[in-house]
Amino acid sequence: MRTGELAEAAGTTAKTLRFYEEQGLLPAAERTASGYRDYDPEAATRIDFIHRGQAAGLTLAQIKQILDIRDGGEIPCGHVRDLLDVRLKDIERQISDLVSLRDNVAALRDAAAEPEPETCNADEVCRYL
Amino acid sequence: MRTGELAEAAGTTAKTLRFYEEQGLLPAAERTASGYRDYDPEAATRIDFIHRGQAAGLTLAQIKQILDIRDGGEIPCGHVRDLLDVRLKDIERQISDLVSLRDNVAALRDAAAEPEPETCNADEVCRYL
DNA sequence: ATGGACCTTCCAGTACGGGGGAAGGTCAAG
DNA sequence: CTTGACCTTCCCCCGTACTGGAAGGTCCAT
Repeated sequence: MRTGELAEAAGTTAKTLRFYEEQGLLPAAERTASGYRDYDPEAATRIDFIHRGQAAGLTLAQIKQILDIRDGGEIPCGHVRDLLDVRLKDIERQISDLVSLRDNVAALRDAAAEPEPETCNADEVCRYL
Repeated sequence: MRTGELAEAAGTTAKTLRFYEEQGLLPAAERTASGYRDYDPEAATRIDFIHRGQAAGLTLAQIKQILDIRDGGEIPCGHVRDLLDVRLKDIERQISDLVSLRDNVAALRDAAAEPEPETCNADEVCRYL
């Protein structure tokens, strides 16, 4: 199947498929005599996997690591577990950072909710921030 | 004062100050006869304001909006409140997205904690993701 | 007068995951 | 035979907030 067909089947764009190939996430497809890429329809499952990885917040580089292990004939379970572990800790750090930020921003917004502009001086630009 | 001095006083770099000027966050400084920027030491409070805005998660573009209002002679309280309001909703959305993501990733990692590689088929790359 | 620390401008690159659009080739239908 | 939809490669662009470095000018102390 051609690039556009596979893209539609896998819920992405032809442009993105060429990008994935360039990045080593997809193997170089067969070519027709005229130079068109000719994909095995099975490639769609690989793209699905990429999408699942992205949904888990993995970067394309991390997804490629898993794919490379699998392509090397090994089973990537251990590496997947490690990546998920690291990703989980990272997400938790992001959450706690955002919760602190939310509290700070909420306090600022509450202070700014009933502004007293006359108490502001131009020097500090805005005393509510 | 010169760029480097102001940068040190305000806890940033000379390079960043030039960048801020280029982006319209700092007014173009006076120049000495030889072309060096010659800042009013008061500029440091403006940089402090930029830092406070960043600490609240505002983008430089948003901070510039506030600065522009203040520079136009108006009092930016209302706009600041609106920006903080939008920012707060955005942070809350990010937090809830991340919490969902954390739950998903945690479930995946738990499933991958005791892998059964033999139940994997190469087609789906990794059944734990 | 010379060295080093500072300043200037301009161009380029970082990470991330693509998107836009040009210039040209190909395929199938009418 | 032409039209329109698709494909190819190519290179540049998006946003975000800077950072690095080259080439050259300046300031101050020795």
